[in-house]
This record gives sequence, structure tokens and C-alpha cells, in this order.
Amino acid sequence: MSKKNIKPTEKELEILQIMWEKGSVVSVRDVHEAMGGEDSNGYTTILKLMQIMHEKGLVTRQKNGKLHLYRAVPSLENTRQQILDKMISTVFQGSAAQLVMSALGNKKSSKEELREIKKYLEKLEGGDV
Amino acid sequence: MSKKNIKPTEKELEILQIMWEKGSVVSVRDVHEAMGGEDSNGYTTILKLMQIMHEKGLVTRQKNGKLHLYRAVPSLENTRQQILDKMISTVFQGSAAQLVMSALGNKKSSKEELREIKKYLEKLEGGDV
DNA sequence: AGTGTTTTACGAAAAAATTCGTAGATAGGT
DNA sequence: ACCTATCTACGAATTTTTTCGTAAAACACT
Repeated sequence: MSKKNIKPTEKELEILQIMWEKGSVVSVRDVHEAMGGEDSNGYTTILKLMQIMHEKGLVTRQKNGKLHLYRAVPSLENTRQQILDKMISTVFQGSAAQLVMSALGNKKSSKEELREIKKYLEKLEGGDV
Repeated sequence: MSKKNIKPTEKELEILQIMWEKGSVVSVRDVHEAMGGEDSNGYTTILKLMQIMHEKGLVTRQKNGKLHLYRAVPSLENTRQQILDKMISTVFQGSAAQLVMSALGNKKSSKEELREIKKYLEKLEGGDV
């Protein structure tokens, strides 16, 4: 019951994405630069976004000297799951299989990827085929 | 070059989804009702949205008596593709395989679905394994 | 202490998306 | 011809998201 369903906006998702990539804590500047620096967004824009995310509980932060270090609260996995679920229900008629096949269809995935997926499938079918 | 990349908003996507489901043309009322009627949205809200979609070129329409019948312009397939691509790049580190495995992981897909996917995979690997 | 650089806080503007009220048009039935 | 139902057009209000300017605080270095 404790899982709040805070849906990140698109921009927020971009920021979360960067945090997940970097793995550990990040400063506003880290994010700002990872997003393409001043050409893409003003520094204070990113700052503001991260402040809002903090208010929403999407990130925690802690002071380090004069700057704040931020950490993503929702996990990459959960977020993926959430987005996938929504997407499956709105655009894929509720069928995960359809999504999978669409995803494989266009992107010419490498043979290794395909093999990996196949292996995964076999594991899923697991003890009952 | 003619493919405009008109990105439907979320609400617009819901409406498109209904149109795809219904298959053929739909009236505003059809959509309004399919979306849960007056409890969910005012009739004119849906009307307005569909008018905007018309301006954007997301739907075509034709008069039939006093009402308009709408038809989705973007195909379900293309839209899926577009959304998937974006999603893969923003939340799945560019890897379609990751998306696929995530999608299969949580949703307990039926055995039939899994089998279907496997078959599909084999077809993809096709003439070179 | 004084100067310069970087960071935060705050407020507010701008842009985008959603919602709906009102008025007028259109068709159907009587 | 008139009444009623339903539909469209239009404009505007509301809400949400994105953007950034300005000023104050924090630190670093003389």
C-alpha cells in the first residue's frame, strides 16, 4: 500500500534516466551537463525540475558542502514496469506478446540479442514444456 | 519525407486507441461513450479534442447527416513503433532486448503467448542459424 | 574583509494539454 | 412551422509542465 504512484513527467523521466545511468548520486550540474549543457536547457531549469522532483518525492538529496547530491527514489525496474504496463494496456490491447513482437520486428536486433531473448524465454517456460 | 512526426498527447492517444479498436469510422459520441461517458469527460471535451486532432491531421472526418465521422490517420503499427522507439531509447538504454525481457518478466504471459513469441523469434532468426 | 564563482531558493512567465460553457446549426418528429 | 434532441463551433478557463531571471547564500581565494 505504500507504493505511491507518482508518475514522472517526461522531463523528469529524462533526469531519472541520467541518475540511473550514473548509478550513484549526482549534482544538478552533472545532470545539466549530461543533458547537453546550456545549449539544451538553462541550468536553473534543471535545478528547478530537480527541486520539484524532490518535493514530489521522486528524489532524495543531501547536502555536501554547498551543493546538493541527488538520488533517484523509484527504481529503474519499477519504473520500467509501470511504463510498460501502461503502454501495453493503452497501445497494445493488453497483450505483452504484441508488444514484444512489435519491439523485435522493427529494431533489427542483433543475433546475440535474439539468442539471449530466446534463452530467456526457455527459462520462463521452464519446468513445464 | 511526407511522414510528419506528429506526436499525439496522452488523451489523443486514448482516442486513437478507441478508433483502432472499433476499426472503422466513429462519431464523437462513440468515443465519448467508449471512454466512460459523462462520468469521465464532458461530451464537448471529447469533441474539442477530436477537433484539435483534426486540425493536427491526426484524424480525417467526413460529414454524415449532421454528424462527423472520424477516422484515424496514423496507423496502429506506426504509432506503436514510434512509441516503442522512444521508450527504448529513454528507459531501456537503447536495448530492445531489455524491453522485451522486462515485458515478459512481470506480465505472466500465457504459455500460448510465449510459444507464439518463440515461433516469431525463430522466424526472425530465419535462414541463418 | 573583499571579490569572484557556483549554488540554491523563489517567483513568475511561457507553453502545452485538458476541460467545459454557451451559442448557434442541423435534423427529426408532430 | 414548431418543438426537441443532438451536434458542432468557438472561446476561454483551468491545470500541468517547462522554462528561466533575479537575488540571496555558500564557499574559495586572496
